[in-house]
Amino acid sequence: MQLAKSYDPTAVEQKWYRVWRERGWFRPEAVTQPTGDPFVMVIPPPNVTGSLHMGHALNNTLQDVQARYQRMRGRPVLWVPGTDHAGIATQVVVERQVGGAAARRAMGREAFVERVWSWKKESGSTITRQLCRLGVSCDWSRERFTLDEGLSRAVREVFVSLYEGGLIYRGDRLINWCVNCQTALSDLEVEYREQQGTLWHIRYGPLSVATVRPESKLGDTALAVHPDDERYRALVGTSVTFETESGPLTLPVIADEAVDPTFGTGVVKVTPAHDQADWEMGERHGLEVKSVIGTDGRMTAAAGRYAGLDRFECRKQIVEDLRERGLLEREEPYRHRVGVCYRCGTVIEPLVSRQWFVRIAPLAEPALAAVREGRTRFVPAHWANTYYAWMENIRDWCISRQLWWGHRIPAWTCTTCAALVVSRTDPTECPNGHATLEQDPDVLDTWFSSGLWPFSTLGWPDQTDDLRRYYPTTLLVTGFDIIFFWVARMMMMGLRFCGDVPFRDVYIHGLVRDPQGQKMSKSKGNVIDPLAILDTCGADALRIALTAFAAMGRDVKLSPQRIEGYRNFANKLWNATRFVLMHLGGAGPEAARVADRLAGGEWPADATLPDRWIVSRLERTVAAVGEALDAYRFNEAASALYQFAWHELCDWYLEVAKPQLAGAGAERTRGVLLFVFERLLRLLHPFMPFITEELWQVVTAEGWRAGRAGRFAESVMVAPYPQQLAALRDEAAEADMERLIGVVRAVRNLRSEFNVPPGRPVEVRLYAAEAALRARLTDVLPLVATLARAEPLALASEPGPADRAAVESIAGVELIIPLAGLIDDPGAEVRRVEREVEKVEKELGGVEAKLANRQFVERAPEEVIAEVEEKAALLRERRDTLGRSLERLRSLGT
RNA sequence: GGUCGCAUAGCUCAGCUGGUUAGAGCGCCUGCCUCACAUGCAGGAGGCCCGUGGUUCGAGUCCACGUGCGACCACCA
Repeated sequence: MQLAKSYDPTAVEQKWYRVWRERGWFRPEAVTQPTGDPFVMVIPPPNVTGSLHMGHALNNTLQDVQARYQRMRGRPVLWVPGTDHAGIATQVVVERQVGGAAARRAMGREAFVERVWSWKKESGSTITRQLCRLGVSCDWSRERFTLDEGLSRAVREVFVSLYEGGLIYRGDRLINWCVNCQTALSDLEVEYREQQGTLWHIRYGPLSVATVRPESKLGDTALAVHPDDERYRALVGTSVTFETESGPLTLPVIADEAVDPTFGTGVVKVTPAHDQADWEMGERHGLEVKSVIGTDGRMTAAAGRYAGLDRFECRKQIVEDLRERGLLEREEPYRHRVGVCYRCGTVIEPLVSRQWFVRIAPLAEPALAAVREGRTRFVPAHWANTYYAWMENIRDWCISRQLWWGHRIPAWTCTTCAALVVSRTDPTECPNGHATLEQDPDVLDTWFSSGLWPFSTLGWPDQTDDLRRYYPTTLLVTGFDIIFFWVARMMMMGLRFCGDVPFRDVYIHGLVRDPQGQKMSKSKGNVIDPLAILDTCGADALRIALTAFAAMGRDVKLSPQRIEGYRNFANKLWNATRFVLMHLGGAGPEAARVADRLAGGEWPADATLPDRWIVSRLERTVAAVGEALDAYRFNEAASALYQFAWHELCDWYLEVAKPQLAGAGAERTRGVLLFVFERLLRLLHPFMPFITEELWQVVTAEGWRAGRAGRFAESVMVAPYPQQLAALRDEAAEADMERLIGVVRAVRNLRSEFNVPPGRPVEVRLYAAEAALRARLTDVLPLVATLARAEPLALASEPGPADRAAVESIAGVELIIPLAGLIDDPGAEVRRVEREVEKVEKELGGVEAKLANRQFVERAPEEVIAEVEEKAALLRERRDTLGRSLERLRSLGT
């Protein structure tokens, strides 16, 4: 079988994704003999009309790594995919298509919603198709959409149930209003931006008040001071009358803890209708609520002669009027934070409006307890603190939105008798028998339905098999930016309606940023489009790049260059496998037998040192990867694999294999290669599913040409994940190979330093004092010749008198290269070695001081002392060797 | 104002429970088209591990304080 010279992802990716999906392997039912509990995740549903960005790519890659890993370990894996209707985001997009808000209103509700649905049908599969390109192994047969019939039923059940339980209420309260989007927003949907403003000091009769929003003074219904503020104590409880821009006004003076006596004058004007803090003060003191700004952002009739003015126009006008009347005492530039709409950036107007709210405290309490008791675990753990802090101070959740796209609120008002009906099914008449019901025009906050996602997708409120089998889910993978929006709400809803937490583990990953750590944004122009990367580098490269950078608790800083490194890795794997396949041509059944024996934990009798080394290193990697994945240390797993595959397998073993394949051990070497590659491809599969599948198919087919059937699964994705074969660990082989590598490196190093032409062999002599070591290494000496293009004569017990010019000493092996013919500039070399001697002596000084330390010798564990002693010995040996080299070099120079 | 995170090579970062010579990728320099791979191979330069103090036989790793970044939360008008 011939492979192309370099890896071309496109064809491979399409082919295998289709096969996996058609065989039904993404479904948990595909595992017929489970070896563990089900492993369940729900996807954080992307916006249905969205397009894949790097955040999605990271999030879904990490989930898929776990899904594929757990599946290969024999667990039934259910990963539920789906999309979110994303109320406001989607409505805005479609509204733009039809020509703006006015055009939308002209269309009417029904026609517009119809239009959104057709847009959803048209483009709703874009994001899921893009996810497929990443290779995600979701169970598409269970795909859900938050506006599906089933999920809508869940939403309605939850709403009505909470209403009946007194946890949902309707009320006139101060909410965050976006003048542009024309809807109420929850506290979470308000972002705060630092802004340069002005602080105006305005005269209120005997008092002076500072404000950044003079227009709101039209809605003032009190003045407030701190109860302990001596300056104003006499005024508390009285009323003050004073001149304003629009004539005389009388306001009560109240005392409230919320006032900071050290800020400004210590007097606050209280505008309950347009400020959160003032609203709360108003509640405490029973103040009048006077709304002066309307939902259109213009001043209401209550604003008197300012009525009809835009809020910011009004601000200017009032300031001018105050100045004219001498009521403006002072104005100073002032930096402060302004609340803006998270969607459109328009300054939020707090105003009083009739909205629906969820009473949150009774829901938050069990959700807090569940995390405190460890029933749900945050990874990394410190995110639990963020969660606590928010949940402990959470305010009631405003859930109604003045939009058309979303779950309609299941509440009806009778136009005849004003009765309110909240119902699971659409009612036809009110309790008083009037058939004049009108449904509340508002829809629910998008996050209301997302909060039900872990169980609504499993069929709730019906007690389905899926719900019984797969709830609570095992793992949720998401970004910290939606801990409040989403994770917290799922916790509350899951506990309330299913009696258990929605997930056991929550893995919180970082944000994808550019190389400078900036958030990726279109306006900054630093966005890396995952789709472009998929085209140029392939899904596997993107996946393992993201995985390798996903260190726990860190943001992922990504650049195209860094992904290229992993594209190269994919190509490296491709070519390494190509090399193996080229040598399988002449393989007989013996190679497969060797591989099978190794798979059973048995060494072939004639295994060489490098054979034992690479297998032992592989098993070490198997253990490391498994441990890392179990602990969600994705980057460690990816790095271990990268390091092993490239810098051990390709750099060293494949080079060693070349001579072995040409000699008597060819069949055994083929067997080792088969074993190692087949196993490595399985190990890598969760990270790089496509290329591993393609290569694994070829390797198993070629390697086990006879009798592959039954020996392997149909596909690497349903093959078992490697478990460490402890019998194949060989510490001694690892240590000896280290020596060999050290010797080869030393020779190469010297060749390079002395500019020895590549074609010219170097004469090398090796000495090892220890007899056993000599015996072990003698067999592999020819390798030194091949790998370093050296001519080793033998491995002697000690250098002869003429050879006292050793230049390297590696763990008991001394390396001598006669320098006479190699050195052009002995002076420079002398200086280099002198520097080296200096370094070694400095280090030796430190180690010897340590050994002279009584406390260390008495208290440190024996192994540690032994290690240090061994190190001292090595350093001494090296110092002596270098000394001899120096002597010799100096004699050359003269 | 509160809480949390981060500070290690030119850049971006690993370094888990303290214990051999602090690692990787990219970038840079040198030499190689060596029969799997130039998306490659070999070699090299480059680090008071932010500062101060403490715990310890031993600190990049633990503790305290400081400095500098970053994030989140909060009703300072």
